[in-house]
Amino acid sequence: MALGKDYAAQDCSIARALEVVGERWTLLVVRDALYGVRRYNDFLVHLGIPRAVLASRLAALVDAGVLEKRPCPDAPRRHEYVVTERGRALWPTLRALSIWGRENFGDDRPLRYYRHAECGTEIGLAGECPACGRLVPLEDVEVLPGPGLDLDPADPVSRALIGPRRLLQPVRLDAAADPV
Amino acid sequence: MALGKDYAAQDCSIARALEVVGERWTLLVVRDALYGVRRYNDFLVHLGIPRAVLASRLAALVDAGVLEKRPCPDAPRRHEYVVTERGRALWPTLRALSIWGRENFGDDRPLRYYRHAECGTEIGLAGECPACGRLVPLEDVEVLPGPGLDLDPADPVSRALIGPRRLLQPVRLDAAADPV
DNA sequence: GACAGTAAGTTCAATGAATGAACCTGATAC
DNA sequence: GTATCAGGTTCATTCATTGAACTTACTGTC
Repeated sequence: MALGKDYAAQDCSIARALEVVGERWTLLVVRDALYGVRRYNDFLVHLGIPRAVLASRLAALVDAGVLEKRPCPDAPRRHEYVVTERGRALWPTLRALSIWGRENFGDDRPLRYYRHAECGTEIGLAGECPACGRLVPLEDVEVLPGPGLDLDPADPVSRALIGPRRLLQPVRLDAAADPV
Repeated sequence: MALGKDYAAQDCSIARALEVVGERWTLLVVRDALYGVRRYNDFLVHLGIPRAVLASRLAALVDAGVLEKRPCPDAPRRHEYVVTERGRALWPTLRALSIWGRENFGDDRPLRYYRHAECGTEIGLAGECPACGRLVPLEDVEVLPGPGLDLDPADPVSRALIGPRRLLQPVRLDAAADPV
C-alpha cells in the first residue's frame, strides 16, 4: 500500500493498525461485515461507495486477513466476504469509536442498542458485558433499533439491518422487500 | 469537511466519528496529543507529516473540539495544542486499535507497556484497569518502554517519549539533547 | 433460443487531496 | 544586525477518489 509508507516509520502499533484500516471507507466496510453484510453489491448499496474503491478495499482487507473471500454456498459462481478472527478482533475498536461518535456528535436519541443476549445488559466500551465482566462473543451481541433510527430507509440492506438481530448474522434480502 | 459528505448519509455513530477522525494522519495527531505532544513543530518532526497537512488537521481538530489551541504560558507568542475532554475520550478507541495492531501485525516484542500507576496492572482493551475494574484517568496511566522500542531514535520528540512517563505529561525537549 | 437482468467487477476522465520544497513573518539569541 | 526558530502559507507535482460507462459470466423468462 503506497499510502502507508510514512506510517511504517512510526514505532507504534496504532500506526501499523492504521496502515491496514486507516484508509477512507475501510472501517465502514469492516463495520458492515460485522453486521453480517457479505456480498459485494450489498456493501455497495449500503455504503454508497464507488465501485472501484470498494473493490480495492475488499481486496486489501482480504490481503490483510481481515476478510475471507469464498464462493457462495448456494450460488457457486457468486462469492461472499466473511470476517475472519482478525476482523472480529476489531469489534472493540469499533465499539469504542461508535460510543465516542454518539456521545460527542450524535443527537440524544441513540440509533441502536447493543445488548448481551444472555443477560440483557448493554455492551460496554470495548465490547464487554459489564454484568458478566467478559468480552461478549459477537454472536451473542443483540442489535436493537433505537429511537433515532430511520425505520423506513431507502435501500434494502439498511432495511434488513434494522433488527432486532445478532452481530455477524448474514444479511438476507429476500423477505425484506415489502414496504409499509 | 468535504470528504465527510457521504459518510453523513449513514445512520451510524461510527460514520460520524470518522468524519472527525477518519482522515489520514488525524488519529496519529490525537495519539501524539495524548502522549503529551503540544507544539506544532513537535508534531511535525515526530510524525513526519507535511506541514500543510498538519496545519489543516490541527485546525480541523480544534474546530471539532478535540484539541484546544492556546498561547504558551512561558512564551506568549508561541502556542500549544492541548487535548480537551472530548479528545481524551478517544483513548479507549486508540487503546483498542493499538492492541489490535500489536496482536495482529506487531512482532513478539511489545513496543510499550501501559500500566495503572497506582496498582501496576497492565491497562485493558478499552483503557480500563482489569484489577480495579474502572477506566483509568489518563494522568494515572504509566507508559513504559518495551523490548521492541528503539531506544536511540533520531528525532528529539521520540527520544523524549521513551519514558517511563505518564500520558498527557507535556513533552519537554530541553533535557533530552544528550546522546549516549 | 432470444432477451432481460443480476453479480462482480474493470476502465476511464475529471476532480480533489497529499506531498515536499520553497517562501514568509514575527520574535528571540548572539 | 545577522542568524535562528516557531508557526505557518503558497505552489507545482503526484496520487487517490469519484461517478459513469463498459465488460463478462451466469440466471431466469417467454
